[in-house]
Amino acid sequence: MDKEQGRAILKRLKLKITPKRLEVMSCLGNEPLYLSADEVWQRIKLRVASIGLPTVYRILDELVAAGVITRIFQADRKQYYFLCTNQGHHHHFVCESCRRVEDLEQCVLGEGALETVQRSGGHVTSHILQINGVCGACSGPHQEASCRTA
Amino acid sequence: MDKEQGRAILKRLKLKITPKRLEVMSCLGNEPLYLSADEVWQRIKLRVASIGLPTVYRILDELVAAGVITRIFQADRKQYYFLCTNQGHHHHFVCESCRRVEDLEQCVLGEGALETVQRSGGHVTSHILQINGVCGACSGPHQEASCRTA
DNA sequence: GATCAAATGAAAATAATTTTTATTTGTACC
DNA sequence: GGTACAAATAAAAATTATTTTCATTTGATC
Repeated sequence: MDKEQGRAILKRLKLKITPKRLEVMSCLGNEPLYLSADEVWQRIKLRVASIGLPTVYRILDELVAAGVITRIFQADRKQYYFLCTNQGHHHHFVCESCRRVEDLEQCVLGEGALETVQRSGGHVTSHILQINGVCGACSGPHQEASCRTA
Repeated sequence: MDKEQGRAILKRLKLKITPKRLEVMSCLGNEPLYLSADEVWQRIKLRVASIGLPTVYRILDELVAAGVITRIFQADRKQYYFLCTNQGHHHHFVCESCRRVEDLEQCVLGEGALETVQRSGGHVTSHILQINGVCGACSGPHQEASCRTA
């Protein structure tokens, strides 16, 4: 993700094109791992003169609301974020070892679930689907170099 | 869920059978809605002489780790909990309006996702799947009585 | 370039959650 | 039923993530 792509996204969302927003998008967009708000902040601080953590939170919230970035769910009760350029509806595989996020080609949500809900008169508005595991690189014989202990 | 069922669960988990643990299980087990740790605490305080919020958190953590209760994911960055007696692998439909949680009969996770991961040498350890929407009661013509504004 | 709403910084506040340590309580064993 | 000991809990304080507030700055539009 380069600045031009970031600009285009902000323009589409009718958000002002500011250096901070471009940096947050660039940071997440060039990172194959999911990051916390604090981690995004730490990385951006090195490149942008001055940016506050609340601004990072605000930008992340906007981008999540707009569907540009995705929340990653972890048991540690912190929020994590990931940006992927794949714009179609899809879900993610998340490596427990190295934090890498990979796209799953298709939405694996079957018909059964939706039918059950609809039969009882309700309707579905969204769903959360995240596959956790250990990626190929971390499972392999030489995993020492690429892994971190969570 | 009655006390006997709670006792059996704790015995199976090799946890001591204490009044607080039984109350937490009874509270969540007789509640068709998901609750926050604080909400569980508020309800239990009325029935148990003295219980601290940290104890509620500890018990909830134990029960989540043991797979007895499930976390419900919400955008408000708080943790919610739900206990269902259905012990098989399954997932939930969560009503955005009334907080009701309903079991989905089958796991709707298809083969596609797992194959993708396995092809690249990784393996899957767990998955998160939650369907959000509005339940039949809250969608119906007389929804006023049963709904709450989130 | 001027205008104005939107965006941001900085500091403080909030709220959820966790840690610590002393005390209490179940359980296993007698 | 009584005892010993590990496990569980209370209470208070600490920690940490996140949000709010308000004054200031900045980007978009004209």
